[in-house]
Amino acid sequence: MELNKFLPYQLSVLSNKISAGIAKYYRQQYNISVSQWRVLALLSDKGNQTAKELTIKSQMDKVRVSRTMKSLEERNFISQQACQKDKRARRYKLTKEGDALINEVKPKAIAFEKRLLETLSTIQIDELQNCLQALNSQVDKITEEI
Amino acid sequence: MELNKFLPYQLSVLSNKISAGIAKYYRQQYNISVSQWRVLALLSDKGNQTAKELTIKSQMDKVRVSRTMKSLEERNFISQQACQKDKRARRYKLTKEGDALINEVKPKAIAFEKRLLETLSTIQIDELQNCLQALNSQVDKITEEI
DNA sequence: TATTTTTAGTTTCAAATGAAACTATTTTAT
DNA sequence: ATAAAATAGTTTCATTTGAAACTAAAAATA
Repeated sequence: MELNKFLPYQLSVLSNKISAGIAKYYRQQYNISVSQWRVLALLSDKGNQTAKELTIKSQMDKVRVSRTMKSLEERNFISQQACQKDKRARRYKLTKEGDALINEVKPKAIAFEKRLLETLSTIQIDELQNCLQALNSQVDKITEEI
Repeated sequence: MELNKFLPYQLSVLSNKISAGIAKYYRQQYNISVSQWRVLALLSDKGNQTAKELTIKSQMDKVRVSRTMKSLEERNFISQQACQKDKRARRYKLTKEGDALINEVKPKAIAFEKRLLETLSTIQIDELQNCLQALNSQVDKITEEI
């Protein structure tokens, strides 16, 4: 058994390499982290979400989301509003500044992904998506057994 | 643009989920970390390697490898030997205990991977390997430009 | 209605991380 | 041969992390 043939290892190396590449770039250019980027992207897609909702969609844990919301608010990229249904929660949305930022970063992210995928054919991309999807469900299945 | 259609995000979520699943399991059962597991697997495949060599093969940074070597040595899973060619380096190999450990863990890792892949066809697995390989080269290409 | 349990989010604390500085040695260049 | 640059590996230090404990509010149950 060779480590570099081991799928979990391969995925980890690839994912870390990609994330590190993106993170470094966005940190340098805009001083935002991957967590911040994720939350901004989600709020850009749909506003007025609670931390709980963002936790689920971002797949980050609640501590990390809580800290991300705090930092984004301090930097004036998001604003909050009381949640009438549930006094524990708040609804967040992008400020004008947050919106401007994400609209500057987003095209870069899309361009990065495009460059990444240009090495694959359309069929390969489709098939890759299927595989990732299938693997995701499978991990869930396996880990809930353990 | 939706976050969950974004390949870097998808890969990160999948990889973290898999790594967390494995890490949790091996931590519980054997009290070893992913870093430790990687080094043990590499030394099991080929002994008498230096930290530098392991750094390259494990794709971890030298600080992390250094700490991993220290912890593995403290727990008596590896031993070191002076390196005659280069007095700064040492060559590491598994002890009897380290060998026993990795031979217990390895089948579990292989079984985990097998379960993971049983959701994919042989052709899909092949194609997935090709994609990962291609993406890897592509990231290298992209990031060295930035 | 009162009590218990669950949930949203924050804080605390200890561990993991990695960049940068460091030591010791080796390699390269002059 | 000597000085300068590069390399192997470690340590330091500041940051990031996430589990566990916590607060406050909501939902479920008695």
